[in-house]
Amino acid sequence: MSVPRLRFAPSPTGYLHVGGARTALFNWLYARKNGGVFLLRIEDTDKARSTEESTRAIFEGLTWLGLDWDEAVVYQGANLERHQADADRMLANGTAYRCFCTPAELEERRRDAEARKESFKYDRRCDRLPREEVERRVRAGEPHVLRFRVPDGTTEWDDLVHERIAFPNKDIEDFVILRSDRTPIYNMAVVSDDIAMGITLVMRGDDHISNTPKQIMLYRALGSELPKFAHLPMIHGTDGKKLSKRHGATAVGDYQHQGILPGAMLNFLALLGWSPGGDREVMTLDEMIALFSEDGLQKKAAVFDPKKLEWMNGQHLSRTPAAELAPRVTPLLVAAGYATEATLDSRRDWYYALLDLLKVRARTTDDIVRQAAPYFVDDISYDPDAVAKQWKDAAATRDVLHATRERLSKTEWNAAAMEESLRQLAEERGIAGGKIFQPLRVALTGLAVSPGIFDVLLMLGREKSLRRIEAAERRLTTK
RNA sequence: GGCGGUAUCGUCUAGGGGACUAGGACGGAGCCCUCUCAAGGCUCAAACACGGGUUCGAAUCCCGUUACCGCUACCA
Repeated sequence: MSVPRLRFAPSPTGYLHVGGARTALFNWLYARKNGGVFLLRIEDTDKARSTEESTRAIFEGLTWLGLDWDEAVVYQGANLERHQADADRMLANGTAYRCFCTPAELEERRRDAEARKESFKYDRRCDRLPREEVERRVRAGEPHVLRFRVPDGTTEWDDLVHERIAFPNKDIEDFVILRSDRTPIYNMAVVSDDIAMGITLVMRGDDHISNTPKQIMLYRALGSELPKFAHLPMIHGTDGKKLSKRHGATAVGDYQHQGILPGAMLNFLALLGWSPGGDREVMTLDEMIALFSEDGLQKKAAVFDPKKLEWMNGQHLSRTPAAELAPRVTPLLVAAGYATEATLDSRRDWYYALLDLLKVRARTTDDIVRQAAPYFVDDISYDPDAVAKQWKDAAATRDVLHATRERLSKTEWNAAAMEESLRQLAEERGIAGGKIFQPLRVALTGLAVSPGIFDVLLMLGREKSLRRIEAAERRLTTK
């Protein structure tokens, strides 16, 4: 068997959409799993809507996700001459013909049909024009398009996702393949390019199912071997409609900026329309490659659930070693003004330990940054709710904090010793440990939520910890 | 309207004739653990769209209905 060749072919008219990313992922997984080749083609033939910025966004999105392509990027717009040559070849071999009907005329006939409640289909009138008239009008420079002459019969194929899909050809009109300005129509350009690129498996969204019979006919008219087809289900928003801006973030870049890890995004996307079978859910990219099979592809559209994405991200965050996490979190800490790359580098062990503490209780890298503040800034800000709840009785709290500081200042700075010391204090005072730990947490972090209190003490260090408790005492005095 | 596609908990899904009292996960409710929050463990609520067949037996196969989605351009 020859090497499978697949492609992802987005049009650069926006950002990399999660649906597009999912299509790219499945193509990529199939290629990686089966020793195939994954290609990228930018479908920039619609000059009015295509932008360079969008093209860049697609590259950036795919790169961030880690979906690398194997050969030079193909720009559809650069292949105009071949598209025209292929269309002309069909004119020459009799599978296409010239049509002089103007858009205005067609529009009028369409409206008439609609008024009569009939479905409009091109009536092939130009295919019945006498040869001499066609030649005369061509010589006269009359604008015309090239239409494909749809043969009788049925066009069908065995889809890798669905089973057999069949279209009666009588329902397909003689569609345009080359406009009057000699630019190709979508289906023409796609088939010409897919043939030129040697694509053996076309895997795309199932909104293309009705394009497929047309494309199959073009392959045949051009005398080319058919690729296999796989039509993936759509991704919908929570209201069951096609995912769009109304549903919030739809660009993969949005999720990148929300602190989602590429591995989690990929894992989540993979499960939208594919299942490895059984209960398997959290997977690395390598595991997905190993498990990937077209048998697990789903036919039904899937709803994009941001909640599950966040959970998935939390799972990946917890499993990612600090050393791997650091490159993603460091820029965020720097941007937040908490540290410089150099200072983090000089305290690498401490930094990694902190990441290990924070990652398990975070769902996004942004969560990590939010929780990291107390370990970097000098003047922590006190969360009003935390203060209200844990420092209710100012005098008593001050007293407890003072005693705590006394103890800690005389205690060896390790978790076991500090815990023993503070538990002893609690016992002496006849209170629960929490009655000490909770106010202490607020004093140290300003927050009601943090890693275990002794981890916090350790991360902060003796000096900083004692200073913060003292500051808290002062604050409680003035109150 | 025509053509095509799809149909299991709210959501992602397992399931491919008997192992189904329909399993897992997210989300929800509760409990445990516990210095808080996560994580983890346990429990609960929650689904085979409907109607006909086929079969000893149907979530699973067939047909119809319904609903939803897509396409129906000199857009991609």
